[in-house]
Amino acid sequence: MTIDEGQLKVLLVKRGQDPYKGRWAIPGGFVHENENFRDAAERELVEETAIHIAATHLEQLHTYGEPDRDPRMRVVTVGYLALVPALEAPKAGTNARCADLVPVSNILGSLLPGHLAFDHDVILRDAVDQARTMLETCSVATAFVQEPFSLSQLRAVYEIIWSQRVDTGNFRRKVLSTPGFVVRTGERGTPRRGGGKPPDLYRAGDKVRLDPPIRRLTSGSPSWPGDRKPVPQVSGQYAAFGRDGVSP
Amino acid sequence: MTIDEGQLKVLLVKRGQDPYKGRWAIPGGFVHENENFRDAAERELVEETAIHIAATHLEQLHTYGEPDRDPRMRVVTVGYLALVPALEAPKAGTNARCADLVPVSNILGSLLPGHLAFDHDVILRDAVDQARTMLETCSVATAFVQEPFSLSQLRAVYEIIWSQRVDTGNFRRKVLSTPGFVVRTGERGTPRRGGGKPPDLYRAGDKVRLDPPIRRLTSGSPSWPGDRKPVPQVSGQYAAFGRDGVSP
DNA sequence: TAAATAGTGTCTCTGAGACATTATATT
DNA sequence: AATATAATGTCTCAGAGACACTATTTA
Repeated sequence: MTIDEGQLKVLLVKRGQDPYKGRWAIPGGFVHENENFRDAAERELVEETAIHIAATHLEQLHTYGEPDRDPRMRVVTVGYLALVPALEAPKAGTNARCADLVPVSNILGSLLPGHLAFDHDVILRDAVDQARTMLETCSVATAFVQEPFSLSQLRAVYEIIWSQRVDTGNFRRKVLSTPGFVVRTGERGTPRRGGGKPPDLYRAGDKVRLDPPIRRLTSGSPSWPGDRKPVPQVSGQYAAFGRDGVSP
Repeated sequence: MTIDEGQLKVLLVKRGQDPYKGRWAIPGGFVHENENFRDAAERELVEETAIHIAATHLEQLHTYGEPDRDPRMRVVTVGYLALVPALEAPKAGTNARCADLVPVSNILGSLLPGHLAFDHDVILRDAVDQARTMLETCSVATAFVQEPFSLSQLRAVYEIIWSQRVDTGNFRRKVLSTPGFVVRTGERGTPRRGGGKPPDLYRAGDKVRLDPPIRRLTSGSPSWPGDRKPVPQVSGQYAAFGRDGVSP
């Protein structure tokens, strides 16, 4: 997942073979012998996107094992979620299959299931839920922005992923009063066109537990339909090519 | 996991075969063809303990797949955590292998790893962490007590799993002010010997999110070494026999 | 200058922490 | 009566929500 053009997006691949030929799917592949899951996830991510792994938050989420989830044979998927900052010009992958960043709202927004191949709708929904919860209790939001970043950029991560407005002052107070969340660089950024005070810049601190958590409105529906302005500094079209995911 | 004799205990089986012959292990087995993970976990639980599944909270935790975790071959374990109330006299299993409830502190208390077979120390530690966190943010504590229960019993669940004192009044206020956490039956329990006011009794409500969460002292070490008095009503020796876990 | 954005301050209110107090039982 | 436990009340304080205000840039 990444934040691009003010939206939460997922990297998906378009399947080139049956089953689900032509449908979007979460990239993945088979774990090698003598390879652990995390290494496998990193390897697949590199193959698909050539993303620089060092700056990536990668985490195991959930394992999917319904017997009929792949019509060909029984396949078990261990789902991993990677949080990556929006990159300007990621290198293309080595393979011929089409991969692209797709807005999450395009897929989960419609209530009809079956947009993605296999049970990947469910997986994606779980991943988004997980990301939302993680922002509440831990300082992972920094994984979505490139360093150095302003607090407005960091706040935008919360607003986009939660689909909720977050108060400037309160957010600032919380972040800065949490030891280790961010580290001030001393630099100041350049204001956006249209004007504005140049923001203080920060780097990510340690991965820290937020206690008490940052609360979001628990209301089921987003309080804030679609009047989002684009997010500062977080922009740039993103497309990559990688090989088709072989397995669900 | 269950709470028994005022302690958090795990059901473990003693391995009858190499590798790790004679060591305690988390019960488990292979998933059948055309069986999903949850059903497999329930089946294994029944085989080991004959526990009545209906009252059981069962949840997938994490998946372990290091290539060398089983010396015989590569085996992937999808870990499930079951929270069950202490039962008075569970039926014995069908198999000859020894199974028993072991206090978690006996295993994780000592800092030396390698008490359990395979990487089960790690799995157990993850499970306990997960249980601790779940109590903070959701109303699962009710899964540990038999209905109807008093608020003191419910509070004891928190105290035992967190190894921390929890204030009577504040706990009460929080639980009762959370809609759906517990439902009052109208009955009153009998006081314990030694005297006391008969407590109001409750049943578990819906599984509800605690927002804001119940906070525990985030300090790493338990604030409260070992001066625990036994827990009210939650008692009764527990032993069961089941077949040896075939796989890690 | 107006507009836009970043940073700061302040008032209030919720809810948790830390008690004290009352109620109802056993011994 | 002494003791034990359950239930209730109360004072205080940390921290979030809401919002106003100041600072510094571009157009």
